[in-house]
Amino acid sequence: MTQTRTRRSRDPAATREVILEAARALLAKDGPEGISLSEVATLAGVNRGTAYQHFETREKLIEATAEWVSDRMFRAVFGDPETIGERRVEQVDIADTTDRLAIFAMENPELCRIWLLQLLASPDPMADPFWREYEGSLQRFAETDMAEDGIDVEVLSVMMLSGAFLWPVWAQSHGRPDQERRDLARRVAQESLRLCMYGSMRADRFPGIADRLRKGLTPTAPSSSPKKE
Amino acid sequence: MTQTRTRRSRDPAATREVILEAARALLAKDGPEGISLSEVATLAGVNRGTAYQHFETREKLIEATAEWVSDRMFRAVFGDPETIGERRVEQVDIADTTDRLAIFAMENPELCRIWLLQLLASPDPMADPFWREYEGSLQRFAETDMAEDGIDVEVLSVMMLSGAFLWPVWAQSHGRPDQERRDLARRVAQESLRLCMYGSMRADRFPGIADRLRKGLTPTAPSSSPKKE
DNA sequence: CTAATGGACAACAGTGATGTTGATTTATGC
DNA sequence: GCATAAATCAACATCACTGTTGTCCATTAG
Repeated sequence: MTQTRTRRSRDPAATREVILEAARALLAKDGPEGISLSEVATLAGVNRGTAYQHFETREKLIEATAEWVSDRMFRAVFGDPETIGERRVEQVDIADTTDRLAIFAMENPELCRIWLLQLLASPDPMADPFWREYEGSLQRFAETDMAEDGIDVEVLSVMMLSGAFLWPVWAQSHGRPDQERRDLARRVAQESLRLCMYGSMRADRFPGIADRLRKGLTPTAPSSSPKKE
Repeated sequence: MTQTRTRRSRDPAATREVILEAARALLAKDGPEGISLSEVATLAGVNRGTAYQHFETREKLIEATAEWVSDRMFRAVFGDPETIGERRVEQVDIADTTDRLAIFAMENPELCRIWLLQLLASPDPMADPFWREYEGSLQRFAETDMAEDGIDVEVLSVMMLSGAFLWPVWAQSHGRPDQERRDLARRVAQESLRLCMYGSMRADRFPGIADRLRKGLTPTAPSSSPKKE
């Protein structure tokens, strides 16, 4: 039992990473409220005091982990945040974005879980940079003539993101092997695109709903007429 | 300080309800891992020992609360579970279901939050009766000729449910007044239906994706050919 | 009216988490 | 090569929560 005997070699950056890694693992398992600094330190193979050296408090650690996750998602889906301003609007390929989102989500179900839990815990979910960028890109797309009319960007972005991130959580919980998981990623990308292209209901079979949608278009679409009250 | 003086009048059923009510409030605030029986008892104005009398353990209380929530959602969206078998398939109105879902979700954001958190914590999310019923009804709809072809029911149900339930959480967190919240409910119902009817992308502007979807139809749609591996 | 059932309550021990402090060791600059 | 600063660690006091036990008292049956 001389495992604690050996003192950790001195490498602050690496130690910080180890702690963050453990925090991610536990955050994915138990969620923000279920995590304890003791557990994190144990899993990381680090003294609890050391963890407190790197992260003032439990909350700070959770916050740091959440930021790490959000940043990673951002890069996986949108690329480097630094160069994002330089890209042209027309270059934003909604299909590619959907693909990258689906693939990333399926390959990192724990991160999706963390992100969703953090989102549910946050007092202001929209502050998340990843979220903002996604909604922004959807907004820009909605303004092109490649988009259908009357899209409610806010609602749609919630639906797309929550679906993309909850799907792997749902699917992974069944404990599928790798091959199947790739299949599942393809399925969510496929279905997202299919839904975006054709919807799920044959419009000609639902004249009543079509009417209602047409009538509701102006007053309820927020992007076209953001009238207050 | 004679507030503890008065002993609670003896009414087991009511006491149980009070405890469950408090549990819901705290569950919505902190999530399953953040809840404590002490807090619950305090909020309920009940002695901690009393709470233990009604619910053997902390886990049991959380479980009971989750069941309560799921059952309530079920009834709000699908009606009485007892009579559900008697209804005809054709009667299932997908638009009505979407409406009820959206309205219920917007009127009970805390319950949505609890449900989502419970879903994320659960090892087998699909066991939830509400979920099963929703997916089942979507499946039945997908098999009619009112539905578009190639719907991936599993994926679509995840997207619809997660969107419907995450939206009010997202929206409510901004602390909107009642009037606005009703508007928000309309918006999510509207956008859900709009998306289901027309999608978000003009199919004629995306021939490449259309190709891909057509090719991918057979292998990735699980409902049509559930070929193993 | 009395006795018994059981719901409501208070107090207790046990456990584990938090955040802090001071000792110890290891890089690193001079 | 040594001194200094910094990082790792062990130990401490504190606190909150869990689950249990025994007491009190309202309800109700006889």
